[in-house]
Amino acid sequence: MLNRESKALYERKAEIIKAVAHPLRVAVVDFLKDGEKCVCDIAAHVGSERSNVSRHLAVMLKAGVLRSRKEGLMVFYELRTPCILNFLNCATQTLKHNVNEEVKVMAGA
Amino acid sequence: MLNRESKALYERKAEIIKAVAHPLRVAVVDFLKDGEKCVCDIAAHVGSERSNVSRHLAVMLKAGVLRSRKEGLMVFYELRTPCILNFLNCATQTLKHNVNEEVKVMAGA
DNA sequence: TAACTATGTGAGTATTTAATCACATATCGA
DNA sequence: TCGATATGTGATTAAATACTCACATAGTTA
Repeated sequence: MLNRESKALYERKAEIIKAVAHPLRVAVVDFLKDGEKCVCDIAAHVGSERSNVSRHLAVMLKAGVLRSRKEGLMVFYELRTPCILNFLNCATQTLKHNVNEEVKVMAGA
Repeated sequence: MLNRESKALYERKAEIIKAVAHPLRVAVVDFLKDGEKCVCDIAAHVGSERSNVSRHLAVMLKAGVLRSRKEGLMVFYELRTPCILNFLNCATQTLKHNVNEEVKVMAGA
């Protein structure tokens, strides 16, 4: 049975994972894989309102997934922990796994 | 600007990440790192109602993060894509990063 | 200083998610 | 068959999350 400390730790880990668990935020993480980008470019890339993008960036910033840097009027965001990119790779792998399974099931139909 | 297909793909990847983005589910994934466990053991380990645990397991099962196997009265769950464990490692790394940052900030206080 | 631009935030609403209780289902053994 | 056990599910309620609009803030440039 988990003790109080373990539970607290799992909560904090879940916070970080949750910070990436949204389509728009996944797209942002992927977009940032090659380096920092300003909010304007991010918003243009993901095709959503800037206020909405700001909020999503704030979620990831708060969790420590991103870091930001201000330069003039613009704010640049970049991945703070590049291992976050593994989330996407593993998700891809799981998706392929799912599709293969589906193919197997359908082969018998 | 992202096209329809990219967006659909990001949505599906987010689904998988979301399936792990909960403290109880993170705890389950961690508990399963050494192999399959029955629902009874999982529920006892995480210390939550079985109906609740069942639902959380169903979320991960549906996403393809877990697979299940029935044996008599019991159902055993195991990780279907072990790379999911990297989520926890990366979360840990990010947490440490966050704490270090905090220490640095406090050092100047 | 005044207008302009990039970003962030408050408030409201809609949607999703989680937890709980009671109950359903399935399997086992007496 | 009957009772016991493990698991899953419907319905309800509570809470968290996301999106939009309008507006605030900060920095830039004329």
